[in-house]
Amino acid sequence: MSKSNNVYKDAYNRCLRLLDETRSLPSEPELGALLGVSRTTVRSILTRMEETGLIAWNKRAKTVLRDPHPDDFFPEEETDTLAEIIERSFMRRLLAGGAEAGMQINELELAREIGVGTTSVREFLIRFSRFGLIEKRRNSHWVLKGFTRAFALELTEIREMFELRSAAAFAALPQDSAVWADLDRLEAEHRLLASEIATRFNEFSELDERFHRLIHRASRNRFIVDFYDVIAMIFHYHYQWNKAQERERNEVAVGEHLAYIEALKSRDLGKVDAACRKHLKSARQTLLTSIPENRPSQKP
Amino acid sequence: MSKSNNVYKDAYNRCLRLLDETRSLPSEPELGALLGVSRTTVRSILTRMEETGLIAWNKRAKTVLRDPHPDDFFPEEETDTLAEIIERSFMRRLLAGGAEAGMQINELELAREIGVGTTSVREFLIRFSRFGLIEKRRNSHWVLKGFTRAFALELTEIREMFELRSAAAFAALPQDSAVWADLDRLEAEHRLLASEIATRFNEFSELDERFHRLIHRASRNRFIVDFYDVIAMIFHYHYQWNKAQERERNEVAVGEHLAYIEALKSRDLGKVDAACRKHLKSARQTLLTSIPENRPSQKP
DNA sequence: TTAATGTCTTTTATCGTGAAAAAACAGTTT
DNA sequence: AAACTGTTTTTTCACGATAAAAGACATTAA
Repeated sequence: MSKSNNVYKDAYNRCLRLLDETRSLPSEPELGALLGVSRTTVRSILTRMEETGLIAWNKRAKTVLRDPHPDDFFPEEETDTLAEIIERSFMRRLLAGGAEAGMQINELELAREIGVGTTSVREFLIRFSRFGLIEKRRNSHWVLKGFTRAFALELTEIREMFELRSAAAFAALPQDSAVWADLDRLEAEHRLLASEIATRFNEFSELDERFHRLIHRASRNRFIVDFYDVIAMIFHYHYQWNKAQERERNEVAVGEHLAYIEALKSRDLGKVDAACRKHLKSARQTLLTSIPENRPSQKP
Repeated sequence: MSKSNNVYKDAYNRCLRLLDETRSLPSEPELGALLGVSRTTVRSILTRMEETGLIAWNKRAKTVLRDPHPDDFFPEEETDTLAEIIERSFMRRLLAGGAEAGMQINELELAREIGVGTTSVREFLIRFSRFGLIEKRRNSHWVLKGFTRAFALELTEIREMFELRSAAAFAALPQDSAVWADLDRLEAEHRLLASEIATRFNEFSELDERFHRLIHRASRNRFIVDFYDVIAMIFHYHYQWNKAQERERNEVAVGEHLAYIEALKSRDLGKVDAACRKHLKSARQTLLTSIPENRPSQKP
């Protein structure tokens, strides 16, 4: 088995959902654009839909014959990218097992354990290395630097530097910029979430990311924008393992976001700075308290 | 041919240079540490040195029999890493040919042109992507973002943010820190270079990098330290293609460095800030003037 | 008994290969 | 002619295989 057809399967599933809404499908190029795949994949999808009696397909005519049944869908786990699979496995090991700083990472072992080729693992590790958690020894193994207090502090130091600058840039954006509408929309979502926080508190992390990415984009600096990938990755996994007081924490954060949004809308740089600082401080605090005390530690 | 033995060849050449200085070689582990390779490679080296009559080797005794001859050395080009070869080829194309922003990069074509496997090219591109000059389209080609004015501005914006902070951290380091000795040594090298600038101006770029890396290291932040790789890479190639007024530019820069060093040694934060700003401003200017005017440009 | 050498095993680096997916080309339909 | 469908070519992605290099183990010398 050399390459999984997850692109096809995922697009197929998404296409099934389209069937509910319409009586006939659009042209092949249009469908491709809609699903974000090539025509080749679109045609594979249509072929199967015809075979399973979901549609009648003759050239331009693609008529929906019946509603999709639950078992028309490919299983969720078959739609994941190899990269996603590797990342999940790797992070699980990193967070669960005794991932001591200084530990060495073995490509071959990792590949065998996950059941994939070494090339994919290598490529993953190279991509992952930009997060600053691992480091390569030339012609030899990778070294785990560990998710330590030091890491969290270094990460948040940069985050604060970048976000303060981005927030200031944001507030200075002209009134007719499209971001203000985006901000209004995000504000509404925040208010809604705040009012239903008791039941929907776990939806905060996704909103959080969208909000901060919007702000960072105002910097118009690719390095700042890209750096948010590091933060997002860390917080993504952080949310998964640190469930203590999740509701309370998120409730506070939503409040801080709303104050932050208010400050941005006031376009008063002093207020923006203060609101941003306040929120970042509590975000850092949350992250830090979730990290166990300093392990034996490693040499610099 | 699946893997070149450049590690062996490079270590062999370096080992030849050791023969000049001594009458007998140290133990295998010691040699390995000295050359930065494993014992396996050390033994290959020793084996060949015995075969070519350079040494007599019997267990612990490794006596030098004759001085190495120029053609005992492996050719320079055989000692390069594949990654270096690919990077050079890639950068040559990028700087020489019409590398318009938006252009797409073809892994297969690149691999064929350089004469290497696709895997190596892929890995190179993934590593290279952190420089912000290329971007991947999922399941498809890479896109060249171009070495534009915008890129240079974004890069220098971060550089200035990071270096100002690092410089302040540097100045705040305790008197007994080892960095002050490093700084003194660099100062001496600068003074020497300044006095012989007419003939040695092209040695500045290497000194420049060592100086700025020393400062960045004071931040004790891996993201700041790592970011210097981006700057170093850009300046490395920049020095190669922009030879206009090289002597003058470098002379000015050496002067700025000396003022900067003076400021650091004074430990007066105001002076440090001023000297750092001044130097970074002229560095940015140099970089910017070397970039041709805005090409047609791309959408954000 | 410590530190080296000799030998064997494991891992990394790189290629060629083949299926999945994209992209290009050619022919049709409206 | 513009936009679509049918077909072919090219490229990306991922694997297994193999030489180079590292590392582990066993043995021997000091």
